[in-house]
Amino acid sequence: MAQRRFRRRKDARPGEITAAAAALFAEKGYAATRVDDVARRAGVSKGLMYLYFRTKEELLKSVIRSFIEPRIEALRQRIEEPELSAEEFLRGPFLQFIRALPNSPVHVIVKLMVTEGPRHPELVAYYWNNVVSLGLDTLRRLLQRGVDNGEFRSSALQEFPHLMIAPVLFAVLYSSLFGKHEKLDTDRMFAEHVGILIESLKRDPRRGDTG
Amino acid sequence: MAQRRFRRRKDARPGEITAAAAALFAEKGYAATRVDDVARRAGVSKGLMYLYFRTKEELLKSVIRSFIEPRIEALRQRIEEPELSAEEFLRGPFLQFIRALPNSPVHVIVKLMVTEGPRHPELVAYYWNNVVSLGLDTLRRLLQRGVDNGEFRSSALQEFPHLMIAPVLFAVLYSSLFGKHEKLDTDRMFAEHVGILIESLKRDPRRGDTG
DNA sequence: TCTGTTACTGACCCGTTGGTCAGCAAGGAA
DNA sequence: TTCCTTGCTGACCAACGGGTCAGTAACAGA
Repeated sequence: MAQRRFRRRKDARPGEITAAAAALFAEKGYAATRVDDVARRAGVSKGLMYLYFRTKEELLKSVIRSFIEPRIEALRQRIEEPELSAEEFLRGPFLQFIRALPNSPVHVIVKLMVTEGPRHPELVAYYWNNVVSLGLDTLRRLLQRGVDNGEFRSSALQEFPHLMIAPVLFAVLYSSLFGKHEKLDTDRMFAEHVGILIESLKRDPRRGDTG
Repeated sequence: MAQRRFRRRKDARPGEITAAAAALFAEKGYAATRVDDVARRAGVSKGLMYLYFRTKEELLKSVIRSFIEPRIEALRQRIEEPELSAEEFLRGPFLQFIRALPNSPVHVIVKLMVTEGPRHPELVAYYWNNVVSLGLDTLRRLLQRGVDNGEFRSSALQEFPHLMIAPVLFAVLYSSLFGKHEKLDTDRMFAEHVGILIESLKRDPRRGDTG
C-alpha cells in the first residue's frame, strides 16, 4: 500500500534536530531535556539522534555552534564602518545591535553558557575565542578610534569595555527570570545607558589626559 | 566496645547539611549534585537527609534562604545612612557593598537563581520580593534624595536603577565563566562604574529639568 | 541493667533516561 | 521483480539516582 511511514532526508536532519534541541534547551534547560523529547519534536526516532550526534553533549555543542557561527561574520563586519564617527557608531549600529539581542534567540546561548558552561570547558573556550574576546577587542578599537580623532577623552572604559555590554547580559537574564514580576523596557534602558557612556567619554575635553 | 559510630546532634544537622549542599551546588550545579554526595560531605547517611528535608528541592530552597535571610536585615539598614550625602553614599557604602559581592558566597545564589530559577517559580518570587525589589527601591529612594537636596539632576536612572547594579551581575557570572581566560579587576571596574554614574547624575546642573 | 525513645544507617526499590542494535522500509540499479 | 544499500525505527538494556524503610546504635530515665 506504499504508505510512507517516514522519509529519508539525510541532509535536512541535523539542522532540524539542532533546531528542536535549541528550542527545548531554552525552555527547560539542558539537563531537564530528554533526548526523546528532542527526537519527538524533530519528528524522528530517538535512535536516529545517535546516528547524527554521538552523545547528548555533542548535541549541545552543535546547538551552541549553530547559533554562533552564522553571527561571527556579521559581528566582524560591524567592526569597520569607517564613514561613521565613534559617537555615531555607538548611537547607531551599536545601540541597534544590543537592542536586538534580548528579543533574539541569542538569549538561548547566554542561558546555556551560564548554566552548562562550568561543566563544558571546551565550550567556554570556544565561546571566549569566537565571541567574547572578539567583541571586547572591537569595542576597544572603537574607543581608541574615538580618542585618536579627538572625539573622546582617554578613559578607563578602554580597559573595561565590559561595562558597555554588562547591561545586555543583565537584561537578558533579568527578563527571563523576573519577566513576570517586572517588564523591563530594554530599548529605553539601553538608550539611556549609551547616553551615559558617551557623555562620560566626551565630558570635560580640556583635561584630555593621556593616562 | 562502645565504639562511637556516629553522633546524635539533631540541632546541628540542618545547618551542616545546608552548608555542604551550598558548596556542592556552587561547584557542580543543582542537577549534577547527588543527594548522596551532599550526605557524604556533611558526614551523614543519605537516609538522614530525608529526615530533615522532604525532597532534594526542599534542600535547594533551604540553601537559598540560608544565604538570603541573614543578609536582608543588613541590606535594610544600609538604606538609611542619613548623615551622608547621596554622592558620599554611592562612593562609600554602595561601592564597598558591590565590591564585596564577587568574592562573597553570594555568587552561589546568583548562579543558582539563573540556573534553577526557571524551574522553581516560587523561589524566584521569594527572591524577587526579598532581594530584588527591595534593592531597587532602595536605589530609587537614594536617587530621589539626591535630587531633592539638589545634588543630582533628575535622570532616567530613577526609572532604571538596574543600570547601577548590572555590572555586578555581569562580573559575578563573567568571572565564574571566563576566570581562566581573563582575570577581571572588579574593584577598579566598579569604581570606574560608580564614577561614571555620579558624573552623569551631576552633570550640567543648569538644566535641572524635572522630567 | 533493663527499657523506651529517637537520631541515624544503608541496603533496597523503582521510575527515569542516555545509549544500543537487530531489523525494517525506502529508494536506486539492473 | 529482485537485490543491495542505507536512512530510519522502536523495543530493549544498564546505570543512575531520588526516595523509602526495617532495623540499629546512642542516650535517658529508673
